[in-house]
Amino acid sequence: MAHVSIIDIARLAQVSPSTVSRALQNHPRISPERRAEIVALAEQLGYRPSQVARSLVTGQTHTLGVVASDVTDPFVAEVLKGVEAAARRADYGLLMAMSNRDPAQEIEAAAVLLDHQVDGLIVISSRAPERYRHLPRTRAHAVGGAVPVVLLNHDFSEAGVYSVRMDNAGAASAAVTLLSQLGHRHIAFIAGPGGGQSSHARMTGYLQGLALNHLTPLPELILQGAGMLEDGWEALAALQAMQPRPTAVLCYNDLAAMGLLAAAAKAGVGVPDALSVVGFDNIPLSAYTVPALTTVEQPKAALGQAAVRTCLRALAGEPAPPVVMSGQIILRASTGPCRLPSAVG
Amino acid sequence: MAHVSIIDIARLAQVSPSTVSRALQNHPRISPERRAEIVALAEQLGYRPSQVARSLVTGQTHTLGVVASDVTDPFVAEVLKGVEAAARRADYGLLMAMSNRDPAQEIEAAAVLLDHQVDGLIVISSRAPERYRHLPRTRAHAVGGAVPVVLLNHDFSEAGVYSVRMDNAGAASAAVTLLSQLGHRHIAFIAGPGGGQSSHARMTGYLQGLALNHLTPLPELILQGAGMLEDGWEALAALQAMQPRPTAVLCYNDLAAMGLLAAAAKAGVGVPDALSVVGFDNIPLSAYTVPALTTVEQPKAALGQAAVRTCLRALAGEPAPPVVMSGQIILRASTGPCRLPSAVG
DNA sequence: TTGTAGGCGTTATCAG
DNA sequence: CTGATAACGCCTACAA
Repeated sequence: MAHVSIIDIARLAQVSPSTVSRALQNHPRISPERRAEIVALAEQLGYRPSQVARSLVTGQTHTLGVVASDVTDPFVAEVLKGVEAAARRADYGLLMAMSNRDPAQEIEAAAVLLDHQVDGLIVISSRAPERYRHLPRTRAHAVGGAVPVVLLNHDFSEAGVYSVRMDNAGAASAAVTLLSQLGHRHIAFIAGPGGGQSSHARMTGYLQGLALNHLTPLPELILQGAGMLEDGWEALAALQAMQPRPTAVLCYNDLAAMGLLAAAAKAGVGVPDALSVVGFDNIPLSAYTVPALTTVEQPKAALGQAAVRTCLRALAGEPAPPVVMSGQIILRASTGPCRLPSAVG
Repeated sequence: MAHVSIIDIARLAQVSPSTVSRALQNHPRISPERRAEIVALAEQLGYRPSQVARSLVTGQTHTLGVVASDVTDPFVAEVLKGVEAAARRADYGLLMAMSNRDPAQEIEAAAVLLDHQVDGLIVISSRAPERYRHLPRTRAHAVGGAVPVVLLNHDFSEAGVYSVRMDNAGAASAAVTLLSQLGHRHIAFIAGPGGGQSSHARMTGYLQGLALNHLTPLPELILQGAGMLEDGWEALAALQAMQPRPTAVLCYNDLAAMGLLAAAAKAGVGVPDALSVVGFDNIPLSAYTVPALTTVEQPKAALGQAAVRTCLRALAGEPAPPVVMSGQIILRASTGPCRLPSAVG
């Protein structure tokens, strides 16, 4: 009994395999009693249709591919959770691969998933969006067009490439405005990984925010980073050495902010008294730091769900316009009024 | 040109499809020049073999299924990362599903993965191990035996069910010994989710540790929890109300410990002076709390890799004995000598 | 309403 | 070494 097939059922029910096939997929043209009989028999025999065989003939695997930069990043994990939930609700399987933040690995992973004939591809935080243009993604069967690719957290208009992201610039700008309203004049920025759209957009938003609040952007107040704990940790020394000395910092993400918080605590730099810190993402842990982190909430699960929805829509041939969600500032204890007289005007 | 197939190549190369197939899979019986010619042609045409068709005939999908309790848990994410890396190295795809810590969802997810004909199944932190016994996991082709199931973080001896885990009891016991050596006599324990093996084992280890150090186990020093931030946060009040008042706490995991740390900071309870805290898992963030968390390192990525290795071994028909790895205490700043005179003897 | 036949893209078993 | 031929399990015209 190496797996019961549609033929076994047909034999037992004394009908043809096609009848069984039809009965099992609620085909309209079949008599109710036959269907009932067959369905019951299938159930009783523990029949499970072979997705593989089905895929071969239909040209669809009912599977979505996800390539994530790094599940270990809480933001990515939350998004992935949203993707998984949505995919499952739609009865889609999820083939997962990790890019480890490396463009080459990302494309390689995407190619592998495509080889497994995923019906659609979702890429979380792409670093090589332009390469999807030339990635061969024709489908075996000429079911529809090419395999749709949804870029989560990236912009890229191209046929068959869809986009779901947050308004990073707007949110970063709002964060700067918050700090400005608290009286901060020298606001530093710890940037994110080069190549990422969110990184670029947050930087842009930071600059827009400064402009909006009539603050002069100073290149020396911008630090490089990669969105990791270590970045924030190492940033403290640099921040303290800056002229003018910043009284507030906007971080690329919560991870960097948490690293900074830890360094500040160790160095005895009071937060928020001596330094206000703002993160980005609102990962669960950000509510449990000391002091609790002021941050920008991203609708992480919703982003994941939207990506799946967009993908399925594209698959159905429906229009799937870019999705842009907006963030929201979560005010907690790591920000406060500027206590230091600013060195400059 | 909806996907170039082996037949297209055959036509162009003026050979039979079988020859092409052989050329492409390094079959011994084929002339070198033919192979070279065909391989070149395939390359040039951008041929990608259909995994689906291949699977249908070979009965193997070259895909592993993983069901994880919750990617959002940093421990799980790290393990998953290890699994992914190992699977990729072995050229296996990864079909992922989440159980959300729910036995019913776990089994349902496993069944879905099995329907997609994964070659093996890895379950991270199972809550329903006994149900794998009756899960139908015969393979379509009678390639080998049943689909192997690897339980990561769970014990369960059953044919076709393998196990990879950490020595939770030993590590928990060692943590208690550490605290005892620091002079603590009243050590509380915040337990993990019921149903999990790791939870049970850590509790056991906690009790063993007490016995080993001649400390009396007091039921009132044990708090329930589920391995979440909130558990630690809410535990503080309970800890302070305890008689005798504990001077140290061992937590089921780092998440609970971090919640506790946050609560202690808010309540003005000094750590480690008034309360020593030990976590479990050594998630990356645990090094960046204030104070930095003393914890038990788990070889997370190694556990994931071992699970894949075990799975592939089982697949190859080789023996795959249970794997038990040991933890190691990471001493940081959240633990210190007992400063309070103990109320009891 | 039901059965028959062909095919999805590959691999594998035979002959040549 | 190479070429027919038959599966693999299922779906789907087309025919009855």
